[in-house]
Amino acid sequence: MATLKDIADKSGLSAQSVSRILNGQTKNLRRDATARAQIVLDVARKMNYRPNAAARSIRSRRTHQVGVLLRNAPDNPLHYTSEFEFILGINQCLESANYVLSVVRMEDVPNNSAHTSRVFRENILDGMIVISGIPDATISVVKGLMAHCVFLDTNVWEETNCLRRDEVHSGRVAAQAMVDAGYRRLVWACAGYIHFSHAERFEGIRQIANKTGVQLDTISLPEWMTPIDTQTLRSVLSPDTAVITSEANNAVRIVCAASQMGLCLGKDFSIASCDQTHDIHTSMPDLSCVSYDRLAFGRLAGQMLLKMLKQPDQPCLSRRIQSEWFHGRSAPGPNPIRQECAI
Amino acid sequence: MATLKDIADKSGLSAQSVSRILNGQTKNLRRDATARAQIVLDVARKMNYRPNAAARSIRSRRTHQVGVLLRNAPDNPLHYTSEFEFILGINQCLESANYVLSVVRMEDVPNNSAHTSRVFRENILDGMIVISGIPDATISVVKGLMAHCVFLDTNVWEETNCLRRDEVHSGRVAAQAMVDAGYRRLVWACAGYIHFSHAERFEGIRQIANKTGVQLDTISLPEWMTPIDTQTLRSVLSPDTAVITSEANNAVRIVCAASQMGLCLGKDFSIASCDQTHDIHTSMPDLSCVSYDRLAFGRLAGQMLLKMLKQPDQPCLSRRIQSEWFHGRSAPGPNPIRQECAI
DNA sequence: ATGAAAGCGCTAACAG
DNA sequence: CTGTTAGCGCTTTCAT
Repeated sequence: MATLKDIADKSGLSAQSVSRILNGQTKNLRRDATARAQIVLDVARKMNYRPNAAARSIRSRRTHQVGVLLRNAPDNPLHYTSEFEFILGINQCLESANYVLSVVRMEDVPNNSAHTSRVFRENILDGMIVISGIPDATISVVKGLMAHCVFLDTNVWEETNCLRRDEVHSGRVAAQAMVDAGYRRLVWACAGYIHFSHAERFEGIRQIANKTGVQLDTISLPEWMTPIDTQTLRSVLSPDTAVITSEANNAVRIVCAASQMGLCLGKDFSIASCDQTHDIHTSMPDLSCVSYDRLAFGRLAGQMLLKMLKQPDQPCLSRRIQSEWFHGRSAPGPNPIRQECAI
Repeated sequence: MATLKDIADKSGLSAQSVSRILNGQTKNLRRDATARAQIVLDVARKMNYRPNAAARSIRSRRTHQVGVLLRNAPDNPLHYTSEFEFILGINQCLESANYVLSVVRMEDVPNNSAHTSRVFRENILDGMIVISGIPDATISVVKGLMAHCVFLDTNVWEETNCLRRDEVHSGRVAAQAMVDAGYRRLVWACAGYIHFSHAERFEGIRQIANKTGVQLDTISLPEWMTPIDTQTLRSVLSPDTAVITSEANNAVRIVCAASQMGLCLGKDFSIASCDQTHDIHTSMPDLSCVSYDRLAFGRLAGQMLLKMLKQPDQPCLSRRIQSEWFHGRSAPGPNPIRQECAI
């Protein structure tokens, strides 16, 4: 743990000079100065010098660290794996701007300080990106604690600082694709989530169903690892019906369950999803879905936060972004020949 | 951003006393002192005081921050989603010990400082947990840069500081379960990864195949989103064969591909996995597999690091842990009646 | 171009 | 029990 002073002693200069040299604040040096600078650089490298970030931040009044807040309660330990894609995207953006990203899990409202991350009890972060379904009560606490927040894909929607996908649009796109493929019956399959996206997606599907006059039914999927009820599933899956799931993992879940029931994808039933994750895309590259590049969204959120930190007085307008249809092979259309085969 | 001094001025005490009161270093107070302490606490709360972590760490010579290093190269942006489970487990452990966890992505060897996280260029972290398949060259650089490292599920295996699953055992367990179920032919399905676990798992399966005399074949799966070759798959899937995948997502991949080929799980083919993730478990709760609680492993890694930080002189012995068989319904046995149905 | 001094926020060590 | 002093590592004045 060499310090500036160590290097100064070794190279016969003062700490400030060493600091200046190492920070490159030396434009046009005279020849002898250049030589000395080189010595300092060598000494620093030899001593394995790295500046102390704490000392720096105490002066600059910036920690150059931001947090990402995610929900990881005991009742819900891991489900939102898609959060990881956001995190990687955020980090891609922030790391290249020399920021460090810390993960903050949220189990409870941070009133109960004992069970709360230190980032809420001390000044550690310059800002925070909130993702996933954090409860409203928690949100307001976080807002009070963090001067600069970006809300990415959360239930919070205000004029500024929020970033969301247009999920009504996602629902419309998926439903329209199914109608275009010739399906006359849609089934909305969703678990009882509290995330805004699910209601919006269903609304989009409803709009298309109303407009085109196709039938729209609903099944609700059990949460977590509860197996899907076989009877319910059998009553819904048919060659001329397109099941639309809110999330991609539920599409996989249905395909696997159906497979065990002797029903095959594209022949006995069809499926599409309003959402997609990279992981599911590797497992089921053929899934027709409204694609969702969370990596890109994460980067965008990072840029929003950086802008806020750079210009704290400028309001940063919220953005709602539309995503596109990915045409897979999981809903090839209600082919009558296929129907015969299935009987 | 109130400071100690602000509170001291407001409450008529010195910064030092305020510090002591806020840090609870006041055992048996006289009555008048207790009253004053209460005032200070009130003032602090009113002023929304939070200590400056940088100033603290500059004194204590500890940042109380650790990093988790993961591979997230452009050619491999998101695949190892299972890393997220590790991260959450690590964070569960560290957060409760008042440590902050930062995410560090690794794209290149940190010789090229321009593309490297700031955590390698400044003193920010007390230690680091390395997960996933970081290249050897990078590992040695990281070791030089970080005084305290724990290697979790990496290719690094040394006497100390490493944590791994016994993957040979995983292979044996999966293969034995398939043999016990009555299968006379096993097929090892794996993509060409460079992670140690895949070779070890195959070794375990080979051992059981040798011992029991069952046939063992191999197919290699394409990486990423390249579709699995239909012909290859059809030649391998049969009612009396158990496919064993190295990773759970490849099991799902095969089930989905097979479904589109008109082949049903448990009837036309059987499958098991040497590995499992929480996410896949929600998608396919019936998958027979060697279960892997990455959350618990992450917590364990966190504990290892905390121990190292607390007792830097004591060596922390590496640990290799065995996991157990989860009996799902994806490999019910080569039922001859089922075989007839399939023909 | 370089150095001396001061100070960021906090706490250990001492003195009162 | 409280206040003063000093110093952690660094950078920003301001002289030289």
